[in-house]
Amino acid sequence: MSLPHIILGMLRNNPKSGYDLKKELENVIHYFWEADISRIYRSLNDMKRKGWVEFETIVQEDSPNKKVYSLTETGREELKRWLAEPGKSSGLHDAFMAQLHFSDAIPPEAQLHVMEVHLQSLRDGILELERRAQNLSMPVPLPEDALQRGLSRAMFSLEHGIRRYRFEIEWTENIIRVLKNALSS
Amino acid sequence: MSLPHIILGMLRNNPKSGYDLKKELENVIHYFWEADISRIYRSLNDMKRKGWVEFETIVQEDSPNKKVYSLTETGREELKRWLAEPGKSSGLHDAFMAQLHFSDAIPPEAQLHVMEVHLQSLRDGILELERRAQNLSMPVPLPEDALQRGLSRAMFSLEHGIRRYRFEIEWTENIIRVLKNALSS
DNA sequence: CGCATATATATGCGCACGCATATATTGTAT
DNA sequence: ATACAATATATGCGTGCGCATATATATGCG
Repeated sequence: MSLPHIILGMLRNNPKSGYDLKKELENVIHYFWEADISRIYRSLNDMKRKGWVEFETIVQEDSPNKKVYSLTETGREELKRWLAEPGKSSGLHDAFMAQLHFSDAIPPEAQLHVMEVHLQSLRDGILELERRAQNLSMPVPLPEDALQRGLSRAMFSLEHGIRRYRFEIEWTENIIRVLKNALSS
Repeated sequence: MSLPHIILGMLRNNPKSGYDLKKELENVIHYFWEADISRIYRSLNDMKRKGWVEFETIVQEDSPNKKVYSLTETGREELKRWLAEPGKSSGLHDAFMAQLHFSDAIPPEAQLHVMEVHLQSLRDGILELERRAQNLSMPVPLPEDALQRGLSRAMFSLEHGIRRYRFEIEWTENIIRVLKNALSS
């Protein structure tokens, strides 16, 4: 499970070029999966070799030619196999928590600075997601009958992103308060 | 930033053997940083080469000899440099969110199964952290004067782990309700 | 004696990745 | 005319990592 499976997912409904995938990765997918752009083209080649995708070269006049990839039957089966497979959480690596855990090795003021920069980046992050939710007219939190109202399951990940940010922001604000509390006493 | 920095953190207060580090990684650190055990010994060698740590071979009678590692001045400075450096979030890879995002490619029943297994693993996860918090007599949530009461900043990461699990459990329970809602209508 | 477990350290192997950079075409702005 | 941005694809390089496995000592159990 890695980028190739994410790409299978992005190709599930319609064929796309590597450049289309790049934009979707930057605009949508990166809420839950970060990846280097250059890996897309390498992954597509690997997937071609495995028989998961095939491509058609499209000649364009207004921009350079492109390869438009689509799923093969094998690719679609691999996608379904992966999606239906429970568990397999990917390795947790939370650098901010690591810094906090060992922070008794630096002065509280230095740690406070790290936390405040972190908080600001959380606030920047949530803004982007909220803007996107607004564009999609997506209510947060989602109502219980979200699916009956025609909202897609793909929106759940965005909703999760926003609520996750809210949690992290509240938690970080609280810890900053606790640290400041100790500094001023 | 990777395992070597985590190891610097673990060695910040007292010298430890690779085996000690392995146990601490399994029992404590893995709440926010997962890593393969075999990497510890390789990392220690790398760190030795960089001059971040040095070791003393301890001859034991009741068990095999061991190498006890401690920070050099260079190592301690690198630790402080890393701890005081804001930002640099490590790549987000949320496999469950990815599965959810693309789940329109499988029947809702199959996705429901994935979610229920995920929920169970969240419930198992939080139990372990709560047991540990209880052993440390650590209140969750932490009171505003936690630091004055002698609780260490290292406990913040554990508290975060528990509250994060609570958030994820509530969120997942809610999404399962939304999916079931749509299935039965 | 034979076997399992805990302590302790280490290597082979291949994969996936990120960063930097190359290359080419077409459209747009100055 | 010239520079810049967008479109489009690709490679070199090094690193970090996970999985499986090797090796050795000491203790405990039946």
